[in-house]
Amino acid sequence: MGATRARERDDDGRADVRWLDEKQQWAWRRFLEGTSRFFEALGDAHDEGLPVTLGEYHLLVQLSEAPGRTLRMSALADFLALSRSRLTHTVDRMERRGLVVRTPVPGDRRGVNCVMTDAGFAALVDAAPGHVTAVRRLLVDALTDEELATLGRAMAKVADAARGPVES
Amino acid sequence: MGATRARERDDDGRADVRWLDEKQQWAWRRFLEGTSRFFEALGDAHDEGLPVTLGEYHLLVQLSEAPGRTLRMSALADFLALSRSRLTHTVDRMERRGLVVRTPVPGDRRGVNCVMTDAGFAALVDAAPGHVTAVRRLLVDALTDEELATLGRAMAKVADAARGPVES
DNA sequence: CCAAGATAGTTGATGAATCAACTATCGTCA
DNA sequence: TGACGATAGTTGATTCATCAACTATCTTGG
Repeated sequence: MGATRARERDDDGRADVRWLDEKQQWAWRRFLEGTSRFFEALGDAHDEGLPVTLGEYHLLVQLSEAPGRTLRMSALADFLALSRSRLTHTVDRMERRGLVVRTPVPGDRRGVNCVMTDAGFAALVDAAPGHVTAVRRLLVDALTDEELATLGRAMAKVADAARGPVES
Repeated sequence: MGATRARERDDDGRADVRWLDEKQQWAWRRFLEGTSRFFEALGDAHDEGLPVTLGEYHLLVQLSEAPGRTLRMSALADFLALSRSRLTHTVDRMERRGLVVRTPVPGDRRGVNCVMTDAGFAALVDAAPGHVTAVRRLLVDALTDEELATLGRAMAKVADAARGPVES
C-alpha cells in the first residue's frame, strides 16, 4: 500500500495527482542521471582493477567496523539495505572465495554470523585506495564542501522517507 | 585507467591516497544509503500496482518526448545510460508485450528505430500518476526547495564527472 | 573504388538479482 | 507445556544484466 494508492484513477479520471513543476522535474532528472552514471562508473572502477565488487566492498566495510569483524546476517542485511535472499547468495559467493565464513550465533540457533577472514580483510585493504580515489573523483572532489554537505543531509532525509512509509 | 591507477601500492606502500574526512565520509554514506533505499522503494511502487517497471517507464518517457514517439536504439541507450546490449534485451521484452515496435531507420540500414505504440503510450499514462506520486513522496516532498535544487545541481556535476573521465 | 576501421545492433552464455516457498528456531500466552 | 505466530535464514526457479563475440552497414584515406 501507500505508493500504490494513487492508482485508483479509473472511476472518474486522473484524480488529484500533483505533477512536478519545471524545477522539480529538472532536479529529479539530474538525480536520476547522476546516480546512474555515478554507480556505473564506480562499479567499473571496481571491476577493472579491484579484487572485490562494489557490493562486496561495502559488505566488507561493515564487517571491518563490527566488533570481532563479525555481524549477523540479519544485521548485515539491514545495514546494507539488502534482501535476506540476496545477502545469502552474496555471502555464498564470498565464502567460496574465502573472504568470509559463516559461524553459528551462540545464543540463537536460528542465527548465522558472518565473519570476515584475514583474506577478506586483505582484500578490503587492497581495494580501499582505488575505491576511495574513485569516490573522490566522482563525488567528493566534483562538488564544493557545501554541496556535498547538503547532498548528505538531503539524502539522509530521502533515506528516512523511503525507510518508514512501507506501511501506512 | 584513472580509477584503476591508485592500485600500484605494492612497490612501496600505501602511496598517497587521500582518504575521506569525517564529514565527507558521512555525506558519502548518506548518499549511498539514500539512493539505495530510494530506488528500492520506487521500484517497489512500480512492481506493485503499475503496469511497467521503473526502467521501462523511463524508456517510455524518453520515447513520449521524442518526435514521432520514435528514437534510435543508440540514442535511447545514450539518454538512459544503458548498454546497447541491455537496451536490446529490454526492448525485446517490451516489444513482446506490444509496448514498442522496431522499425528500420530510413537513411541508415544499420539503424533501428524504437517506436512507442498506442499501447505503450497507454501504459505510460497509466503508470504516470503512481510514479509521480512516489517520486514526490520519496524525494521532492521530502526535501526543501533549496535542498532539491542543490541536489539537482550537485548531481549534474556528478554526472559530468562520471561521463567524461572514462579515458585520460 | 576499395580496404580498413568505425559504428549499429544482436546474440547466446554466464552470472547475479528476485520472488515465493520452505525449514527451523524462538517467544509468548493460555 | 504446547500451540501459534513471528523471526532467521536458505533454496531453487525465473527473470534480468553483463560480457564477449558476431554480422552488417557505413565512412574515410589512399
